[in-house]
Amino acid sequence: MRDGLPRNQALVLDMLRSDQGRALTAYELLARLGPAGMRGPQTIYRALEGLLKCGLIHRIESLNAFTACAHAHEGHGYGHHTHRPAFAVCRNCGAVRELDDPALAAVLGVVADRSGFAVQDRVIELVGACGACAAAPG
Amino acid sequence: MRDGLPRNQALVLDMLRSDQGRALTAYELLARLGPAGMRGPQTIYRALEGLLKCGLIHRIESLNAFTACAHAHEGHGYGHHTHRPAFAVCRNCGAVRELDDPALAAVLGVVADRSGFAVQDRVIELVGACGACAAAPG
DNA sequence: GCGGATGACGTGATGTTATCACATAACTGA
DNA sequence: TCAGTTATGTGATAACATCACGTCATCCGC
Repeated sequence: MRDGLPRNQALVLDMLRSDQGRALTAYELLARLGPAGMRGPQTIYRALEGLLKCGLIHRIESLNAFTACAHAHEGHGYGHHTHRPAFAVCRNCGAVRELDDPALAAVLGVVADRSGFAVQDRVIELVGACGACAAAPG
Repeated sequence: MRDGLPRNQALVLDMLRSDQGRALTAYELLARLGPAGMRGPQTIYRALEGLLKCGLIHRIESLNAFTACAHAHEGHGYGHHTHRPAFAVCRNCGAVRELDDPALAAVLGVVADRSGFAVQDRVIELVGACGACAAAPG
């Protein structure tokens, strides 16, 4: 069990890492990991839940898809400090990039405080065209 | 046709406004507006699409639900300046509040520029407990 | 007024995303 | 060994969203 993770979590994590910089839906994962023995959505969703909980992957709400955390290194495993970065998502090519900006984090903290909400989770996604796709003809 | 909107858009908008400060899913709208003659999901989704396009409602990605824009006043109608504010979403009671913060908007602009992405849409949601729910026992 | 273009709507089928419910197996520690 | 917990298998179902095709009304140029 790689990284000390349960088998299914390891399978899903490896698949997502092999698509670094992209996001896969649960059913795309299911299709790709069917041959490895994952037979139903439940199996995938359970693995995803575990990986989300320990911060090894992130959910992209605007795509209903999942991407490997760009900062989770080998050996962090359980107990890894979970961050919730912002993402830039390209509508054209599907590229997903983490945006870690201290100023953004700071402002979000202030906004959250002022809002009177006890913030438990953040969804910060910038959706558009990545540099390459914006420059491309068409 | 209230506000010069097509009938179905007007029905959906009125329903969402009657739940100001909350969000409703497409199927909740369908259930409530069935008696008014809206029979299928398509009918609802078409109305939602039109309302989103002219900025009279917003989609809350983390809920797969929709909420009336807090700033769209009577008479704005088509051509209304569409903003995409941030939202605070209470997991407990379902409250949805728009957060319009100039500093946040400014930082997002900078982050977007630096990212090299041509940003077409933003999803900014703070999910947690509203003041009342955070204070409540249990 | 005819005819085409457009926009709104009705409706059944289908596609996609996510969860429930219940059974079985595997690991862990007294 | 046995109980408690965690992980998994699997079929059914729920929730969210779109496709495809047809109809009807309005508008506009001729």
